[in-house]
Amino acid sequence: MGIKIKHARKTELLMNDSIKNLFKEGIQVKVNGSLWLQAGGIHFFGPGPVELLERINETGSINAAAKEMKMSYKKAWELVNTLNQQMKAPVVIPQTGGEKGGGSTLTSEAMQLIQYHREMRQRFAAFLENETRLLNQ
Amino acid sequence: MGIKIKHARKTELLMNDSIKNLFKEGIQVKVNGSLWLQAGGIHFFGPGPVELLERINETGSINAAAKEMKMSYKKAWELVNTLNQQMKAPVVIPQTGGEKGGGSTLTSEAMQLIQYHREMRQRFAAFLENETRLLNQ
DNA sequence: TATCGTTATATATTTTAAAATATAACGATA
DNA sequence: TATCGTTATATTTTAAAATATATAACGATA
Repeated sequence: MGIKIKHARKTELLMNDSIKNLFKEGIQVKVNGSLWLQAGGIHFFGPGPVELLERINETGSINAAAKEMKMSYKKAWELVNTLNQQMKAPVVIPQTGGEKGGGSTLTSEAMQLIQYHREMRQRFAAFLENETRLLNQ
Repeated sequence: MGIKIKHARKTELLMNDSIKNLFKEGIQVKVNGSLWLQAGGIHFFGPGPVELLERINETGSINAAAKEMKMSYKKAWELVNTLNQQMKAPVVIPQTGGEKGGGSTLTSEAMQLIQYHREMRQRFAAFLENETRLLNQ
């Protein structure tokens, strides 16, 4: 068969104008993104779990933390459970029954994780701001 | 009512051991993430659309590009359409009918976008590698 | 020992997203 | 003018994810 190359002809990059000019005027374009830790291909510590841990620490309860985030208890518990299994030692210590029916507290390891994630998030925020600046310059 | 503070007692960060030691031994933890451009809260240029554009440029067809990515034509067309509407000028020029039934070609603006995204991805990859290094040090 | 709200778990339901299917219009070419 | 594969679009079907509901176990406290 004959070779038709009309549509195979590729467009190539020639000039290098400002990227900003490609977008419609008036709309503000920014670079955004998401970060997470993964082990063996599995995400296990993104923005959701971090916030959940922070709220568990504040409320003393998985249930209360989930409600604050409008997350189902089931999902919250699964996040906690997955996280506990990935770490050398549990980061959330649950107590079923007892005063107020029970509750959950964080270990110091959880606090270290949270703190580390905060610092990482700050560096990422700086990266994103720089990229947005580059985009709009 | 009386104030019960047992569960409200918050765990606080005391020492600052290596984060690496928090994870089970043997599992390799790395920092990963995703980047995209957004305008007015709408993601409109992430990894998916970029790859789609690259493949449209190579195949000359939205349909063929979608098949290569195992993406439905509908989704591919919607990505292209959204992208075209966000830009000052269309980045994909479709032709319905004609030789081989039609096809699509990229504008030079599309090529600039692709090139920009490649460079941004490289910077992001470096950022992620550095974060992974910090995590494991 | 009865009460309480929480943890832990299973199951059912709803919602959402994705994929599959169908069909018309299109225009260069033979 | 008939053919072709693509674009463009609507509709249906399927799959996945999220949510809702239900229930038992738990243990400090009154």
